Amino acid sequence: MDKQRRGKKEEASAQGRPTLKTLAFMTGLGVTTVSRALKDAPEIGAETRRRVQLVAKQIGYRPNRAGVRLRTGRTNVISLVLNTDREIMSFVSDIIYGVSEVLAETPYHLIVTPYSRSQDPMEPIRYLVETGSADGVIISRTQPNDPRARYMLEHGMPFATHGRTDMGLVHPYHDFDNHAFAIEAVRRLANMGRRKLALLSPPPGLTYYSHTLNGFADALSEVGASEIPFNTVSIDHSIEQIRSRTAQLMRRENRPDGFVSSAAAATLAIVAGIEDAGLKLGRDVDVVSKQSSDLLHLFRPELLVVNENFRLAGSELARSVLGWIGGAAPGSLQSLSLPGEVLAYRRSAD
Amino acid sequence: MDKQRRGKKEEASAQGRPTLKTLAFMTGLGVTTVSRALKDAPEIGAETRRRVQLVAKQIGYRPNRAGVRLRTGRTNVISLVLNTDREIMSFVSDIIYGVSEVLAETPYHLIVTPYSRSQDPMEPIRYLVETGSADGVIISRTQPNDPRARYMLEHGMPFATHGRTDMGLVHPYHDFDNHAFAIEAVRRLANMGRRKLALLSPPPGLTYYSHTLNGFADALSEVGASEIPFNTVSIDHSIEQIRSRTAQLMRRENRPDGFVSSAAAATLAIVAGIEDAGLKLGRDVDVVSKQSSDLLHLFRPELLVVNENFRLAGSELARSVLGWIGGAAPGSLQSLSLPGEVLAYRRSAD
DNA sequence: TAGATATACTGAAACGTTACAGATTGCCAA
DNA sequence: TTGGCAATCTGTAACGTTTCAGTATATCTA
Repeated sequence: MDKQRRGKKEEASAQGRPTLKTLAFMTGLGVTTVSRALKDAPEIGAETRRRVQLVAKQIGYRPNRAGVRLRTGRTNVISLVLNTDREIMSFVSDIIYGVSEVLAETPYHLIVTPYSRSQDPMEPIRYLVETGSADGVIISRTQPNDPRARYMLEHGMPFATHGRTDMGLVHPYHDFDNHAFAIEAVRRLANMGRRKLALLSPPPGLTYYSHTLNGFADALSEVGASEIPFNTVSIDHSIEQIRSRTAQLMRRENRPDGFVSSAAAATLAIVAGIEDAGLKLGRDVDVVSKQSSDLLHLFRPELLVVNENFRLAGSELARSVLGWIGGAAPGSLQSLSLPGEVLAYRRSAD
Repeated sequence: MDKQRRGKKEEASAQGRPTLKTLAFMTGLGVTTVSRALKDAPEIGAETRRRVQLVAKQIGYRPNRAGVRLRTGRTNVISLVLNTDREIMSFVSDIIYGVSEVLAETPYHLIVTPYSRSQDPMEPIRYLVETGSADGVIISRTQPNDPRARYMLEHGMPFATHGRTDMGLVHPYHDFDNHAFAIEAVRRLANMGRRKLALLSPPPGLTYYSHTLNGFADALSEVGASEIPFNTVSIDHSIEQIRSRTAQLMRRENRPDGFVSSAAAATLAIVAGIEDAGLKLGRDVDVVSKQSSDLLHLFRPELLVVNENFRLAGSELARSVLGWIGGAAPGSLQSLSLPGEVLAYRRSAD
């Protein structure tokens, strides 16, 4: 089933897709020259360079990814590693969009590498590193001592984490300032006269758990409020669990008059639980919640919200990995975004 | 910068990653034999086959994707083509998860190919086909006369559509039965005594727009209810627009006492609009809404919901493309999922 | 003038895989 | 004994790219 019967060497005619050989034939040059001309190598004459590039553009030449990859080992792929069961939904799509936006202007493709509850989180990472399936990796659900980050660092795989680590190792990251978020949230509640505050935290184990807790604690003492412990659930628990635990808490003698919630979906459950206990949002209790899409105010206008921009996170993460791949110092590719305004800041030097 | 100085032919020692050559060296066979043995070719002796496969497993041999792709043209990639601005969020992540789940057990990777408002929807499709970047494609926002489907059909690129077309061409698809959804919704409203119904429809132009409209109309005459036109907005409009249009509608003399909403986020806006007009959900008006994650009942317990399972859609779509790639008849890879239960049915023959 | 040096270009080899077209061996029929 | 044939196995080439080690020509230096 040979497409065309054709002479071995001297033809590069009307096949499917133009290759370097096609270009070489058309320009009368060698493939090497064409290859170098296309990447603006200095040892190619200026006119030749322009000529080759013109022809290439005209016939719509696009380098064959498999060829490049086989020869150079570069895949032109960024892999986004996602937990299939745990990750919140809006989160995922926004990150993907953010990453896509940045990659769209580059030769990079985005591939999504999933892993599920049943698997070791290291497994997809090992796969990517061992098979060299990507030039760069983005991970989330970052832990203070993250084996994935350590592994990739050891094996020279460029990556960026969504969230910081705390292992004394330097690598690119993007993080939302959850310490600042918790402070802001507590202050707002204090301003409304709330004094007994509960926190629905991120899952323990992830780095931003302690960021959030620290911010919460710092602000409590700043404003002179006290904490009503609410640490039997986290935002990783099911809606039903959060709802019933909240109701249970609100029926107690010493109940909170303010909540700080680290996720929008969980906030729905908190409010439901509050109302289950016969209390009223805005009168008996106030709730400050993080949200990533602007919908909570429709749910209950009394809700106080702080916005976290995941699309921005995706873009920043993509830029970070690309930067590292491009040779920038990993320490210069760290960014933090502040609650409230979407503004990203702090690109420290290193 | 040569990694190791080593003799040309006769060594395949401790480099990075095992290749066929490594296996050939270890087994004492030729690369051809090894290659064929690994894919259970009949002309390889049974024992040799077992031996090769054992060694391959032992040293963790994984075929080099670039090599395979360059040689065969097979990419082992399925591309999910997504609109970056329009697609609803939960939608996207669920579909991705559904697709991932199926691909995880295959050698296929999922790559996300985005396109945005500013671009021609055909552009990513043309890119994929021209560069042969994928073995199969999944598209959504399907139109009755869909140029993307037509193009891929003409160019022999296997694909599956989320939603049906209506061009007299046969191809794999998965669809939610929106006709049945609309009927079910109207019946429920009718059962509650609602007689003047408004529909917040999908965007005109997409195939399921008319499915929904037809179901709505059919059910109206079945139950003897009448329609209050509400076609100045669709679920693609902004939350604010839907909200204000709803409020406006509800302040009119001849206002609806029931709504059918094709999307959960839009339902939030409808309810807000209803309440803006000083009316009460469950008393003055009822709303039936599609939802893909089980959150609406927290928003307002009075809401009536119909579940659409996007994760299932993703899985079905993935299975369909893989089936087509595997040589199955495209007409046998069509499925429809019914509202209410997540059950998928109808795999017609062709 | 001879030699050196810079400029512009080139062929061959290699990345890992598979397809094609043999090669080698043993066995059986004539 | 010979030829044929089936059963196994093998080398070579090719996919498209980049890198290495050149070659050929023109230009400069002494």
